[in-house]
Amino acid sequence: MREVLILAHNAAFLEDRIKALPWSAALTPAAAQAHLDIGEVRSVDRGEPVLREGASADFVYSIADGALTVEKGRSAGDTQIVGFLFQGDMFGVVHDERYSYSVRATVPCELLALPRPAFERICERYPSVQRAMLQMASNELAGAQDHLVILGRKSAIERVSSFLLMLSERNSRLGYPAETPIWLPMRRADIANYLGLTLETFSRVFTDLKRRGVIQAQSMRHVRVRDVDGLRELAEKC
Amino acid sequence: MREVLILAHNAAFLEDRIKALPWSAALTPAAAQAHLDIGEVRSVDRGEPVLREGASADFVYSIADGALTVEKGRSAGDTQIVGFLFQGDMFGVVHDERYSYSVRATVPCELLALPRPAFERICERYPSVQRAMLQMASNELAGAQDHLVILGRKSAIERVSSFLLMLSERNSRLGYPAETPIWLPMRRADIANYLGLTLETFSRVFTDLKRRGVIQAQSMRHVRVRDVDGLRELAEKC
DNA sequence: CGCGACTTTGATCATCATCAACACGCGTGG
DNA sequence: CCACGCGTGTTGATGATGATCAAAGTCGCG
Repeated sequence: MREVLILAHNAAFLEDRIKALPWSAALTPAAAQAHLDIGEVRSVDRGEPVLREGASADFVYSIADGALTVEKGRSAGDTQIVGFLFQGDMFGVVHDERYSYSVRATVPCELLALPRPAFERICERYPSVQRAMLQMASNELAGAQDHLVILGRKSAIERVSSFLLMLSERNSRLGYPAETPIWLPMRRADIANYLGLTLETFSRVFTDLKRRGVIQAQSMRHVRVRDVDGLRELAEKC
Repeated sequence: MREVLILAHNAAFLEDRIKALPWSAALTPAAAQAHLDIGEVRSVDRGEPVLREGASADFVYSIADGALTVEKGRSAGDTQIVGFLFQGDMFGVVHDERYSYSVRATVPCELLALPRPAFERICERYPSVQRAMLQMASNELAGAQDHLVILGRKSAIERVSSFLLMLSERNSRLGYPAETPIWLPMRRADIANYLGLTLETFSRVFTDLKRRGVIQAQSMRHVRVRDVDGLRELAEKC
């Protein structure tokens, strides 16, 4: 962790990360370089908000490093976390005038902020980027709907299992070996909130999963899935 | 209702409805006419599915008349309703290859089905339509996130109140006078499902709201909101 | 080593789900 | 036109799941 933090301030490292962003692939190298010039790198401390629901949507962001929460306000202090964002994700794209949610860093983050006008010029110029954006929108929507299923129809243990499974599948999608532990950069309270539970309930279910041997805690923020099929079983019906 | 049904089969009436669809405004009259020629009008009976989750996304639909549910499957027979659609809404737009949800008619519906290739040609040709689509995507996403807040953080009475408020605000947005009763074309079970409740709990809360005088049932499927502020109060915090 | 933030565990309680019976409305057929 | 029956909605009694309140235990960092 500390190592990553130090490296994040190394320009060459950051540039690599940025060039590895998914939509960069849709551009020519020259165009990608142009964005690096236009875009502004922004460092955000843990707990700090990046953008706020209702504010004018002036920038789109790409995550070079770190993890963030997407939250939707209710009355002050009482928000629902509607998603987590990790390295390589973008946010602030699918909006009109104003942001419809807030985004906050759960660990120190390195972001690339692109002014929206510049971003839109790029969209117009590169149809492949445009298409990638629509793709993103559809993914985001599908993700939100999966989340709705979790909140609407699942029991506590199903919710926690689904969540861990989701992160585990993300790991595989990124090509990490199956033993790679899941990284949980967010606090228990945030996970519980995301799952529509209290942190106590989450904690109880979590230790229950450990007792059953389905998962194994490496440390507070790292979990290994020992029995994916068992987890899938628990996530589906129970 | 019966009156509408008969009228719906009247070609002139249907054409009017279709021309009143929101994205038609983004087109020249000639172009709008072209769609009517390309598009296929489809009648769907109550309870019948229009499209199924996972099926190839070959058409986009506009609703000329009726009301439908959007559902997301879990194990067979157990689905979460993630939204309701009414006259003027579109669906099937924000997807890649395959639909990510199923859509089913709750009352007899008249739809305009547009083959996706034709639709995409229109998008390319009319930037205003393209922009309208992005707008739609962002609205849909914002709607899903509001729904997440309901399911994640609200009590039964808050959920029901929010739901009624939503429909009431839709009425105002469409320019109907404040006394216009809300139309609830869907069954109680569907509403309850949408709200993450059982139909019994919904029913109880609903009668409670009637007893309090916040709402007044005109008939089984029509409710008048007597006290919008009271409803808003109940929806927000409790 | 000690402090504060975060997490786990425990005991009790409220909300909502479940199971079950009853009522209503609507269409059909006598 | 009324009677019957089914689909749908309401109401009631009970119980389970998860929330709340409270206290003890860890982790990580100075």
